[in-house]
Amino acid sequence: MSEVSTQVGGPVEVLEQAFRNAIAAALGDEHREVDPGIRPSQNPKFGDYQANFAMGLAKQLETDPRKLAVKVAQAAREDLADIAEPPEVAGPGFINIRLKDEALVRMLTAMDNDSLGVVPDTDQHAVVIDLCSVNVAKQMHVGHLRSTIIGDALGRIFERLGRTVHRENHLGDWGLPIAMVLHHLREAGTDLDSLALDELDAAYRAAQHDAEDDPSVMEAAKRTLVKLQQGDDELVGDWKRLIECTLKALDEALVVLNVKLGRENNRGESTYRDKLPGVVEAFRKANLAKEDGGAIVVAFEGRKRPLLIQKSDGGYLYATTDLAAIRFRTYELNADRVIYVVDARQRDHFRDVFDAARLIGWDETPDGITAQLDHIPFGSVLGPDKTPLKTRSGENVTLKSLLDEACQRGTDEVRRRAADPKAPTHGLTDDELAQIGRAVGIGAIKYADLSTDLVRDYVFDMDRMITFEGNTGPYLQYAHARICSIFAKAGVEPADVAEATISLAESAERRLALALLKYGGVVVDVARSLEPHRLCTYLYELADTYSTFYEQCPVLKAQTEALRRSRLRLCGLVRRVLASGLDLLGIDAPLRM
RNA sequence: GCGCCCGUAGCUCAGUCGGAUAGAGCACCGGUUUCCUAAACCGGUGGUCGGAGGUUCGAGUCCUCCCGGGCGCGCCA
Repeated sequence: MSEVSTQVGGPVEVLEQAFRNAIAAALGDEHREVDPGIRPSQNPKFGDYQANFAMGLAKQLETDPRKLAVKVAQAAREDLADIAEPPEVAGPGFINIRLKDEALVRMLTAMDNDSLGVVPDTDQHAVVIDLCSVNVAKQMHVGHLRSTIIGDALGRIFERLGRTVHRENHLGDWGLPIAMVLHHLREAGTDLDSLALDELDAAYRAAQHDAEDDPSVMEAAKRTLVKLQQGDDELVGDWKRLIECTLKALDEALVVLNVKLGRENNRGESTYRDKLPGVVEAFRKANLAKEDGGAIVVAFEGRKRPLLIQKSDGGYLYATTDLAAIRFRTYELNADRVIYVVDARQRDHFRDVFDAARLIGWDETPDGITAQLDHIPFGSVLGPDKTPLKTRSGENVTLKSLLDEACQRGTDEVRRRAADPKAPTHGLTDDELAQIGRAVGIGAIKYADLSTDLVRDYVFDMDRMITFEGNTGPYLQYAHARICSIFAKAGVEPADVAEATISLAESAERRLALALLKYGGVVVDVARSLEPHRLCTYLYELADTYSTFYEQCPVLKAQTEALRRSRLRLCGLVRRVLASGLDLLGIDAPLRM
């Protein structure tokens, strides 16, 4: 048994290790760090995997790529003997690798536990995810929905990798706009304890409007802000009641959305209010800030506009707050990765804030690691007319109305199918159907949000996202539920086939095995790239591969009992990877639908 | 005016740090099938990858310019 084949990990890890060894053996130890470029082959005639390093490396060494590839392939043969056929060199220097069935079976068996092949990250630092970030004086809208869904999914992915995740809801609960609406409500004598969210929203807009029209209103709002900042008891009490109004509505939305986010995650802008003078002071001391037209700014080389961190009237800005937050997150929370899930319009802002933090060294953890600061600039949600989603009356679509519609549409779908006497959901109670319907509707929205490149705008089309065909949430939920149904029909518990010997004689079985073995690598890749749509694409391909398998390979009517058990075990693995992957996306996988 | 992002099939989108003949789903056309199955299946039509140069053994992917669309541009957040 060679050194390589006893190691844990999927095919990519095993092949990478083997080729690193082979490159070092064939070309010298100084080339041990060369990336072997292991990729799944696009075309089955090129094997299961290929190693693509030879062309680039040959150029660097000014040698012939084919000869180099042959040399390394020869050196790899011994290490690969247990897991692959002898590698073949093709084209300009591709090395094609076909894995042995026994090796696939060994690796499948190794992943058949709670890990499903996901290898934990050894990094002990925390990950901070800045998400949701609702403004406490306004109605929540679809932008917050995206931020929350994406942030929660990323949080789940890092948690699966064993990382400590801090979901930070950086509430917009401070600053002049809050003071303006507070002033407005107090002037109007509104009862803040019975205030409803849409009243608050109306008041917010009225306050903005009044202040624009009348400078004296603006002055009064500014005085209110000063008093609030000074900790005036009565005002602070009203401020808290105002926040409570929004938080109650937020709580409800978060429950329906099924995200791991609650009041314990709230750390609004106001949290950092006492730190702001210190931020400006620190930048001045470090000689990184200067006065400019009465304001204090941080300038960047080669950039026209500086970052403003203090106004000429002495007030602070959201950049100041964000800098304080970064410092808290790296120093206090010990995060070496801070991820901001905030829409793309704030790109320039975060670029400047991150650069400022780097200039002063606040991107460092207490043990001296440089933290990675990432902004995920997601695109807008558009209506059918390709402009930002609005209602027919031109209002912004509220988060609540969107979630209500999703639940309704999901429930309609589930009810329609349950009407069929052959359907496993036939005869379920209304409550049960509604519960499944909610999972389908919310799953549809979340999947639509997560399944395309995040930076692109996307058109909100409930008809398309709710269908059971194509790359949709309901399709994956359905694929999962059907596998559950097979076990129910067989009268077999997954545990009954946990020890079954896996057979991969059929090509469809083999393709399914290769697809299953990719799961662990995909999860790691998504954590690295912060692109959840890669997980979606993977799950869809897995479901598609499974569909072909199920079409071509009889499971319950397999020719032998051993084959039946083998295929049931494969079904069980697919079911668990689908459920696991959907869970990482924050999507429920009902047993029936 | 300056800056950033996006542009792939009729539509919605993938495309791995530059790798072999650019892929799915929907729609459309043709065929097969009534099954272990709660999704039918197989095949086909459809592309100057916005355009033009460049780098490279190799470019949808990297560089430059242009076109089109979106967004942003110090004392709001």
